[in-house]
Amino acid sequence: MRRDIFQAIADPTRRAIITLIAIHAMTPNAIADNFDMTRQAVSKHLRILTECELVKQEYQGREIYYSLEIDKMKEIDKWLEQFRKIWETRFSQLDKVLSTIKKHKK
Amino acid sequence: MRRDIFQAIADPTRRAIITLIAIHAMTPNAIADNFDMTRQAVSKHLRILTECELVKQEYQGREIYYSLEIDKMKEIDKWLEQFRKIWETRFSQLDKVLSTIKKHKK
DNA sequence: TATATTTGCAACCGAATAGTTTCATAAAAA
DNA sequence: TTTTTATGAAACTATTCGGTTGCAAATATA
Repeated sequence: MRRDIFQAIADPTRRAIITLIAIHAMTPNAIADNFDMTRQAVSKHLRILTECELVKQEYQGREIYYSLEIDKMKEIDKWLEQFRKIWETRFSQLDKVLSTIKKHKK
Repeated sequence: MRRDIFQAIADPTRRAIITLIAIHAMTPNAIADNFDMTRQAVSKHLRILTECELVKQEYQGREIYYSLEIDKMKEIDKWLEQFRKIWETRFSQLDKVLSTIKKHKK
């Protein structure tokens, strides 16, 4: 199964997991406590997040701590870059229009 | 069908469509020319993009011009904000460490 | 008017998705 | 040692997804 970061964040549960573990590492059981579904279902989401390297595991006895691989999140930011350029250009164009109106009022 | 922007950008074809029409509005036929699938398949993607308001239509005779609703893209940026805070903090911490090393070298 | 073009929609299909229940394994605690 | 706890994996299921083909409607052109 080819995993992709955009596919990973498509699911609302996975987005919530990402937000949860962004602050500090958590075990699967602790994560699952926050959702209205079985521990196994959450475990499957964690597997998907791990497969696309959005999440890393740290073994501690029989417990596994999951935490966010923040650098991977930058890939989304990188994709957004092209559109950010567009909306910033449009904003500056609007800015120009506004200052032109101001000048005319003067 | 509840449509969501994160689900919309999960598909690679839809991401490519978004990039295509970001520059200028295009008709479904013109868009479909860029992909190795039927016009109808592309049309379905356009419907999904329209449903979640990522794309707007402009009727011109029997042709329909599709263009990107750039403001909607900002929603992704908004969600990323929380993580950007984290990676910027980590970066500034790294920065501190580096400047400390520099000082010690002096 | 007759024909061609642009488009969306419906029906269908195989694969993927997101959940479930059940089971296996390894570590910790009794 | 026996039992409890933490975890992942496998098998199953209903639903969704992403594509297809075929059709209908509206506009443009001959």
